[in-house]
Formats: sequence, structure tokens, C-alpha cells
Amino acid sequence: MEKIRPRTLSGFMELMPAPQKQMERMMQILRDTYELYGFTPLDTPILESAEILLAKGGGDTEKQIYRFQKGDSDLAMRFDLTVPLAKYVAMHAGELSFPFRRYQIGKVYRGERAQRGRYREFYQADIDIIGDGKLDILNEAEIPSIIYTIFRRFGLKRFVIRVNNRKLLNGFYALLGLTEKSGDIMRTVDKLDKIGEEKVRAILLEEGLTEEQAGEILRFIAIKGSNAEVLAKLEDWKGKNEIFDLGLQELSTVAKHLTAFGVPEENFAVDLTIARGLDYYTGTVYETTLLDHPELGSVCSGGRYDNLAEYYTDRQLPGVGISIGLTRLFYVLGEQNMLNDALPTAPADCLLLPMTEDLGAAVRLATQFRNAGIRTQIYAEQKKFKAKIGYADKLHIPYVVFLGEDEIARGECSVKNLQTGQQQSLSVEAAIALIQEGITAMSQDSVIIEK
RNA sequence: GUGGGUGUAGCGUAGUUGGUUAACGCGUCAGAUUGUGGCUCUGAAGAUCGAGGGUUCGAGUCCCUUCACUCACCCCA
Repeated sequence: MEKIRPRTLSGFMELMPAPQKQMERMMQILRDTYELYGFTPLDTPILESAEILLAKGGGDTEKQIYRFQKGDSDLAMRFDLTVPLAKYVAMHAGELSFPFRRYQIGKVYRGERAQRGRYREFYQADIDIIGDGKLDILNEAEIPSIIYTIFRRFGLKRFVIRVNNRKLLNGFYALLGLTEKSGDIMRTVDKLDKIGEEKVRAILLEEGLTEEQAGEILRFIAIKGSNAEVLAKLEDWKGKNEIFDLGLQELSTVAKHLTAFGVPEENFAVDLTIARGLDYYTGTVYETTLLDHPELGSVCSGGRYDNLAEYYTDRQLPGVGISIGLTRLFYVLGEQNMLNDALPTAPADCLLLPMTEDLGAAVRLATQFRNAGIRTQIYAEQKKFKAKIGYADKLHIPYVVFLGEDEIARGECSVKNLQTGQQQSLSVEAAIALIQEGITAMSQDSVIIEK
């Protein structure tokens, strides 16, 4: 029979068992930390009606979204978790308690050409806070502080959460009479690090700005320094535009609270060049980069959005949220050899090898082990002994337990520690105690090792 | 969507101006060692050289087409 060559589509991440364990460990840290901050889990469908996901419409979203017909249904696959959240909240506004704090870890889909660190299917790990009518600015500082905690728990140190404010930018562009071009300008300015000041100036002029306007923008985004210094310099433009003033006040407040939330100055920066993310952001925006790998772009971004639910309801449901690009982050870490190889990735703590034809005693022993919380696997295949113990070795299962005629007769079992090679025949209780002790002693290191 | 690059065992690679049987490492399997793994040694299996067509006495190698992958742009996590 002609075989079909097994393959996985470009842009889709599929891992081997050991790295998958590391990925799951990261997800567990995400869930634990999100819940620590009082967020509740949510899951929404991968498929939605196309009119829901395309409500915002226009531009690149429409080009990148997977969309297809099935019968008479016009379907689309979600390209982020925020739009489905907006639908969810609009739909259930009457039943939910606000502010609604939810987290969601799920796959999203974008039909674009795959590239290094860029996928067609990838995990996003989102948190959002949705308010009913109003949402306090404090939330805009709490969100990045959670990201800080997560990254630290992952084991990362060299990262910066960069913060800016769209009101500040829009107000500034309004001062220059460029309100209509703000979107183009933001996208251009965002490339500063990549292409340099002169190219940015050239593009701005192409977009129809005058020399004066382009110069003023470049002078503005060139503002650098500590957070306090940047905020102080922004005072120069204060009092000329209401929106700008409001943005400046918000940005200052967020910076102040971030410190109070325990985020060190070196891990967040007021940065006037960042503006990106989807175009629904209306206030604070965030973008997180790894200091040692700026070329890979943002691994986590988000911001404040006031009007996302307006496509589904008249009710005012402003929100703030952030999304970790888990697949990209995992890819970068793996590529940089930053994933901790010493992290236990074994699927079990103990491999039980029955040496007798009757497996009854082994099954009973496995049950006792499992009741004691020891992850146990019975190796029942009729293979050579060497193959059985080799299996445990390859999977890095730390303990092998032999159960043969002799042991059964004595009411014992032989426990072998594969790392030390030590083996002893013990009562069931003693064996359980020994293995439990060993597991607890094994390092509970970070997922990531930063050199 | 636009423009480059690369396709050789499961993975990573070598392969001379076109020349006979396509090489090596890792991995896999077997044995040395039938209740004791990792290390070592010995052996084996595994490739219609991405696919299709062309040039040639002869193509992994040259040409065309196509597909896949990949990088950059766009955009983004």
C-alpha cells in the first residue's frame, strides 16, 4: 500500500515528549500565577461565526484570518483571544460580576507565512480585566506586574516590560495637526530600533509630513532616560492638549503603581517608541522584550481598550489585558538553550517491573504506590530485562521497582535508584517512603536557566 | 501577498570539472550480557538523492517545471 508521508504543516509546533513536559510546566506556572492574582479560567471555541471575529473588520486581520464555508455557515478560526472575550462579555454581561478578571491559555490561528519564531498556530496566555462602564487606572499597572511575576517564576531576569500610552501619542500628533495619520506614524516610529532614525524620517516624509513635523516626532521619540526623567521631559508639552495631558497623567500613574507592585525599575521602562499591538488599544500599551534577544520582537504585549465590545453591545465594557506569546517564547528559549535540561521530564516517578507471569501482585503494588501519590507505570510487555530497564533509563524515570517470586514471598519489593545504582529490598511501606523522599528531594528548579 | 535561499536514510551532514556499488556521525535494532540500564565492542536494518520532465553514452551533480521547507519584507505573539 502506498504510504502517505507523515508531516506537520509549516508554522505548527509539535513537540517531542520531554520538551512537551517543559511546555506544560510553563503553562502550569501561568495558571497558578494568574489564579494567585484572582483571575478565573475561561475557554471559548476555536471556531466562531465569521461575522463575530471580523466585526472589527478591515486590514490585515481580514487577510490573515482562516475562514471557510461549511454548508451555509461562514466560519472563522480565532486569531486572538481578546475578540472572543469581547463577544463573551457582551453576551453574558448580565450574568457576570464586574470587574471580570479572566485568564485563558489557548491556541490561535493566523494565516501568514511562517518564520523563525512566528507560527500559524500558537498559544496565547491572556489575562484581561473588563469593567462595567468604568475601569480604574490601577488595573493598567497591575497587569504588567503579573507579567513580571510570571517571567520571574519562569526563571527569566533579563527582560523589560515597555510601557507607553496611546492618548499621549494621539494628543501629541494632534498638537502637530496629524490626527488622521496617527496610525501610520505609530507603525513607522515603531521601526526606529530596526531601521534607524534617518530611514524613519524618510518614511515619515513619504507619508506626507513636513520636515518640521517629522523633526518634532523624532525629537519626541528620542527622549530617553530613567522613567522619572522621561516623564519629567514630557512635561514640556503639558497644557497644550487635553488628550496629551490625560495620557501623561495615566502613564505617570501606571509607572508609580508598578513600583508599588514590586516591579523593579530595570524590568519596566516608559518607552515612547512602542505603539503597536492591534489597533483597538486606546490607552496604556505594553510590549515585553527579552534583553538578550531583541531581534525576536515582542513575546508579550497588550494594553487598554475601551471600545472592543461596541460591535456586540451598547453597554460600555472597557478592558485592559495582555497576552503572552507562549509558543514564540518557548521557541526562543529552546533555541537559546535556556530551557532547563535538569528539569524532571519523566512521565513517571517509578517503573514497576513484574518478574512473574501473574501480574496480580504488580497491579496491587502499583495501586498502593499511586494511592501514595507516586506516579507509577507498570511495564507488562514481554521483553528482555535489559529492554525494560533501558526504557526507564531513556525516559529518565528515577526509580525501578522489581517484583519477582522472592520479593512476593517476603512481602517486599526491590527498589533501584537509577541515578545512584543503589538497590535494596524493602517492605511496601518502606519503598513508598524511600521513593517519596527521593522525589521531594529532586530539584524544583526554574523552567528556564538564564546564563 | 512580494522577493531571495535550500531540498541526499528517523535526525544532522559529505559527495571532486557529470563517471561504475551514494559515504559518515547520531539514533534504531540485534549480539557480547536469558533478574540489572548508562560506557565499550561487534554486527544489521534503513535512501526509487523532494516530485515530474529534459540534455547526455552516463545525472545526487547541468537545465526547465512543480511541490515542500526556509529567510527577508509586510504584519504580529
